[in-house]
Amino acid sequence: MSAGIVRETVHSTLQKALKDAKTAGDLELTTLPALVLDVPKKSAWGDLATTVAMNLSVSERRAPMEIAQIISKHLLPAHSDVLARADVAPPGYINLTVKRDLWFRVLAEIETQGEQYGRSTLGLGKRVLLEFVSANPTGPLHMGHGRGAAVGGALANLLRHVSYDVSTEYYINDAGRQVRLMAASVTAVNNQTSLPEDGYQGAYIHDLAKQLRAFPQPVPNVAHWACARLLEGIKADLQAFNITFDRWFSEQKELFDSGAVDQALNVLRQQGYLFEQDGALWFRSTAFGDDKDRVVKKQDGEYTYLASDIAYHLSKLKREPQYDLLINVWGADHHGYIPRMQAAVEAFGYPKDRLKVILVQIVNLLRGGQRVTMSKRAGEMVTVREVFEEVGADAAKFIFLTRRADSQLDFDLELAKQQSAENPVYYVQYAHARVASLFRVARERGIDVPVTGSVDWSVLNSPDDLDLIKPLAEYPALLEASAQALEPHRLTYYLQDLAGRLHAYYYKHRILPPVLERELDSQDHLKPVAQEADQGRKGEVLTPALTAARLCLFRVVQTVIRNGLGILGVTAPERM
RNA sequence: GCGCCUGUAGCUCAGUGGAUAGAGCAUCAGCCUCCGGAGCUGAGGGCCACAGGUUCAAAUCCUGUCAGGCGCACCA
Repeated sequence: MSAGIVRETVHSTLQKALKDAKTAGDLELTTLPALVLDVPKKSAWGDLATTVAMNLSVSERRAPMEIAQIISKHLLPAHSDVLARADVAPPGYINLTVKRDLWFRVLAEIETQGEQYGRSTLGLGKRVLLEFVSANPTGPLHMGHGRGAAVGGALANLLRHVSYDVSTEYYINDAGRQVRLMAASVTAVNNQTSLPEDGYQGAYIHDLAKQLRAFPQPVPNVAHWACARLLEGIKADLQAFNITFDRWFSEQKELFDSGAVDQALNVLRQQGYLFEQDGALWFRSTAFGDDKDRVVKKQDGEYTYLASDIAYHLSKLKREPQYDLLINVWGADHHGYIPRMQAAVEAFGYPKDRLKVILVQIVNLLRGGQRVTMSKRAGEMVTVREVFEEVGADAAKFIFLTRRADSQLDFDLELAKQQSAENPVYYVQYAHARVASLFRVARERGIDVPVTGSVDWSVLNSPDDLDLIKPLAEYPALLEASAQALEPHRLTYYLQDLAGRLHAYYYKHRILPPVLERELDSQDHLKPVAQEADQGRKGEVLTPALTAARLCLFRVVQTVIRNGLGILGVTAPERM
């Protein structure tokens, strides 16, 4: 695990203090509690705080404040190289202030680890199968699919970043009624007959009809052919979105043609969870807490969607080596399916939490605050492709990730295109580009961006410096927490905050010495003005050492922004 | 009717049982001789839907009520 160097150091320091307190007989500590470190809400309360004294109060049968005093007594003297202060605050907090040098070690660590910074061993040895998008090949991807793609893609990156072994998969519903309906709709257009009931409409159906008419060879199976065309489009869209899948799983080929559906149902039958009634075949999902039993094979002999989904999940469960966790990203309107799918997982003998479902809520498309109306019935859907073309994949992804997945999202096309601070993606990308720009200017003037080893950090002695450094130290812990909660949106919030801190610092402090006279020195570099004349804002004197340290600080901030954007699947531009 | 989700600043939303609940937008008031103003600073704004309960401690957990969304097919 890596929760970052500061947290780990403080954690082990705290652990040792508790042990010392026990050895000294000051505390009983029959059980060692989990040591949780929180970042206090106010910086005046220190850098990290623990509530362990309050948690111990019952088992120690003492007042929390008293316990906090004891712990802090053992905390300070022996470990003065880590902590500057350990304050006790009512009703029993221990507020820890970290020595400045420890913060500076974070900067060196980021530089050393580069794009590896933030990795941890949290998920080491654990295999995860992440299924997402899985849109039916009956039409182009719409906004909801786009959001699912953004969430799934970011989640895959995030989990991999903390060492989970992640496989991504797209389930292609290329069998069954919907596909037949779509094909029938295409045929109806070509035959100029009326659409089937619940048939598909929209421009793409007419496009397909036209393509079909122009197809050089006769097409024996329109459904198969149309699915393939639509799947090509879906794949192209996802490629434009830079979302990749390790496996495309075909319902038709891998479940029906292979006989896997029958096999899966046979397993259920052997376990006694299958029964016949009213001429249909049922899965006894109520045995596992579902509201009602579910039909898997209809009176007409056709399998339901659930039957293939059961078979699909059995296939996922049985893969070798086994997955420790199956994650499905579903549209929120499918939430009613969770109990029956988990019932199937249990029926197959696995714990039901082997399957976790992330529900993605709908996206309301706006333009300049006005709702863009869509009618699914008439086939008037705004496709993800249209949105990418209008606002770009970066903006789309970032905005999709600005809310919790299960919270509805307003997506404003005008805002997404806007290149201002109101658009969160530009705000964050701009922070990255701004550092890149600063380095370009530095290079022009012959000022090197130094490596951390050669920097005198002690010049970074203002609270503003720590405001920028502290979130960098929190980054690994943030990734772990986001991964554990399966919530990539936390990272977007983090990045907005970090970018904001960079912008504020940049505005407040000068990094490079200003050039007052546009003179060139002997090496054709712009000549910096004399130091004495160089008064920055707030009367700050900018020394070369300060320039060096701040450049270095900015570079590691840039690294973290780039890493974070990378996990979200968003590019980190050098200029904008 | 039953189930799931959601009620947090004017709006959109963060907030893994811990301190005086935060951000962006909007509103108002400020900030460009100099590294990208695509930016920054400040102010106002809250019975965390409501009522009980658990706990040393609740926006967070439990129960109920109210409001909104979604689902309740031998559709997917």
